[in-house]
Amino acid sequence: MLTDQRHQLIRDRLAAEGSVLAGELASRFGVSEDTVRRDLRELAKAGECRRVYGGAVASAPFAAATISQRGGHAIEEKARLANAAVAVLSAGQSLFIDGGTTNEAIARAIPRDIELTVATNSLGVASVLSDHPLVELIVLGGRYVRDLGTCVGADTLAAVAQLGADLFFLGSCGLDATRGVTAFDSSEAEVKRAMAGNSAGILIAVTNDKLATTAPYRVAAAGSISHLVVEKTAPAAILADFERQGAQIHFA
Amino acid sequence: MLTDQRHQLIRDRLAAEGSVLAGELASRFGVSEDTVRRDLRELAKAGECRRVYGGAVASAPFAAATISQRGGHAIEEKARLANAAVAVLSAGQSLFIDGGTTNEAIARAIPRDIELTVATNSLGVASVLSDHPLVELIVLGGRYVRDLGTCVGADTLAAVAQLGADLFFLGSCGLDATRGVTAFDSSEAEVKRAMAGNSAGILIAVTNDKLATTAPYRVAAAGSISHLVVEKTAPAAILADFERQGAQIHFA
DNA sequence: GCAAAACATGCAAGAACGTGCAGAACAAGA
DNA sequence: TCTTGTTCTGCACGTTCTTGCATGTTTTGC
Repeated sequence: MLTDQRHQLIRDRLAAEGSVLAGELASRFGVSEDTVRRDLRELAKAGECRRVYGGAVASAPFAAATISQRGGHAIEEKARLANAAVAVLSAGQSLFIDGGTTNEAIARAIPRDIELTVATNSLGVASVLSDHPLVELIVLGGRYVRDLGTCVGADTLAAVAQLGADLFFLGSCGLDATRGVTAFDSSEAEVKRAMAGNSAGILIAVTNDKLATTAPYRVAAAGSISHLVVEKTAPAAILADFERQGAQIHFA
Repeated sequence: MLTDQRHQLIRDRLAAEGSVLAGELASRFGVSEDTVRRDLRELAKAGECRRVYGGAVASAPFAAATISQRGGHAIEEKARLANAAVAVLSAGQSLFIDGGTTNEAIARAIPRDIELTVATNSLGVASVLSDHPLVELIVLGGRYVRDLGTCVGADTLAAVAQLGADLFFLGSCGLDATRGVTAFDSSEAEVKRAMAGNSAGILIAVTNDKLATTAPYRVAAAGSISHLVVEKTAPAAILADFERQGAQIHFA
């Protein structure tokens, strides 16, 4: 049996059942467990599964499933948020848009007949806007981080530094009325800070589960948020805190 | 038995079973394993299968089938070119890849188990490589040009200037043995020139209709091409001109 | 805390591989 | 018919890859 065939069979089994056992595969293929372990190690290195004690579990499909479930459930809500968010746009504005699924939804919600200048470090947002005929698109390059779907690093910061925007669509992070906007990744936070610093206003669109959460890295003070787009069911008390600090609240 | 007959039988077997074993084919055809290995090597070079230890597995047809639904008729030929082009890659190399549908096909043909560093100004190439787990992806940002599908301009040039690559996959342009590589757009040519200047080698993959054509803006001399990937039916006279100037010819 | 299972690593044998070379088969031309 | 050149093929050689085993380490279950 070819090594490649073993790999493919393992892939199939992972896709079908979500997990495999090293010992079982060894007896099924008629090879030693060491060989199976080597196979699993290679597949794991290629990102096609995650190695666990005793075997391996599917990574990409499983992750995709959870994302699509999460996205699938909230996707309608995110589309509503996105429509409310793009309502604040006016023709001729320039925007920063960074990463996150909410921002991709916003990019999709941007009408095709509005003239805008958009700078983004998100491949997803760039792809969506790449065929909007009236959008002048500026891609903020740099080191691409798979988990974030965005570019970060010195090159990205340098590109941001040369630009200014009327509005910054700040995506997917922690949001708290006292700690302000926070992010989970240091490099990501750097870029967001740079964008925030070069923008006249900041817009954040969040689902309820993001309200009143925090992450390690500070991005911007709560007082610098100019537009906050939330679900209709968002807790009024929390919104009042943001409103008191100058944010304009928009209900989706 | 004729060589061509063997090739056809191997093709049939690949199509029917998805994989073949070198030893088994040798005894079936009554030839030495060396001869079978030679056959498989040629078929792999032509993109009709993928060589693995112990034999070969079918490669292109399935992927090409889904792609060709979306694209035109040249898609299949481009996939063959792409498979031949990625054959020159070795692990650990760093690449520049610019725009064009051929380069997107090449990006798709890059195997998922090879470690590479890739810098590209093409949104399409970046999207394809964004989920290759072992590819370190650097996005070369700048002003996005819809017609080209790439970023160009001062920002892009500055980003290219900070990088170097072992190989530059130069896409979609005019190609002539005396005028060298030429492009249709001034800004595009600038970026290509910068990439060419910072690369140790240049690879160009072209369909026959691009051979012996020219465009207004010069990109690189014919002598700077290190690898030229062409269709099997490419005119030998033209290829000889390039070969005389140092290019290594690869047939898809 | 202990034993068993699972694991990673190094190693050696064997299989598969690529390359260079020489002979055989074949076609083209004198 | 003979010569010449080309292509195909098999063999020899050194190299690379895979695999199973031995060894020592880590994890798990009790």
